[in-house]
Amino acid sequence: MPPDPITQTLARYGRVTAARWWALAILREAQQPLTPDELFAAAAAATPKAPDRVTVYRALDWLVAKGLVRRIAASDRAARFEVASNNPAHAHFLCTTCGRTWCLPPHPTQWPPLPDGFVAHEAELVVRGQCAHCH
Amino acid sequence: MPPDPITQTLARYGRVTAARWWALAILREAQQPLTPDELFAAAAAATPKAPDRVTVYRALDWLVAKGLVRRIAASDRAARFEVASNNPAHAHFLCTTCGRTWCLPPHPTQWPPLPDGFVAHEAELVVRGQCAHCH
DNA sequence: GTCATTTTTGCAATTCTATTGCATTTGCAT
DNA sequence: ATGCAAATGCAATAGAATTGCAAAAATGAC
Ligand SMILES: [Mn+2]
Ligand SMILES: [Mn+2]
Ligand SMILES: [Zn+2]
Ligand SMILES: [Zn+2]
Repeated sequence: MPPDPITQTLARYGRVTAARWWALAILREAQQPLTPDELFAAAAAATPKAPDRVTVYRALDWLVAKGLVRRIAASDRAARFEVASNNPAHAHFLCTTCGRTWCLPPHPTQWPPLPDGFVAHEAELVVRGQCAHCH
Repeated sequence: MPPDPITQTLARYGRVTAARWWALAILREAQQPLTPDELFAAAAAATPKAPDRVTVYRALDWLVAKGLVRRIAASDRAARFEVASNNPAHAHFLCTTCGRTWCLPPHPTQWPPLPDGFVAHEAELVVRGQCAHCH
């Protein structure tokens, strides 16, 4: 029996563990970026032996380090995560009423000029306002 | 004796208190956005009867609500604040090595198109990388 | 200035999110 | 199957912010 696609992907970068498998599987299905807590809850709902909260954090850190997942700082207290592969960088919309985070369609973002000697690595654009549901 | 400019500004929006006065005075002098903790430390260094930490948080919330100060979500855990009056919105640079936050020169940023029914209120652009000092 | 009313403050306790230390378990190359 | 590095669970800890409430301070009316 051949390994499933998630296992295949993980194996290309290192050890395949249950926590990493569930994190990537859940993020792949997610319609919007998830907080570690939301991801933990989804895992707990999906399997009786879901990983510990701490393990979810560590799995996410690992997935980010491998470039499989991206971290969104957005704004409120908790970080959010989404799959990075086959998913070009894009801006996000944070509804200040319901708190939900939405992905915006990829759009060429023009970075401002940097002072001499500064080197940019990545940029993040967050738009705040009200979503269609809350407006 | 006429009130100083900071007192004048505060009085236009509500009560003038020591915490608000120090918060605005310190932010006006700051060369970069400050965290509540940095602001608290600066106040403690400036006066023997500096406000409590909690009061600093509340003063900042009030200043933001009045539009005198703006909150920057940047990325690391702590929020940062800078004066908003006579200071057009602009992007920020977060050095991933030293953790410092720098203001970038104002630059026209085009927002990505929003889905139907979404209403934008503000946008925040954070560039991450290495500053001239750390590069 | 004094008083009355409303707002703000300080302090302690609490919440929320994330990180660390360490003994135990697991993945996987051999 | 075995060995060992890597990952996990659990409890403790850290960091940032918020909340409740009695005491103190700011303003406006007299
Ligand atoms: Mn997204
Ligand atoms: Mn700035
Ligand atoms: Zn909403
Ligand atoms: Zn730096």
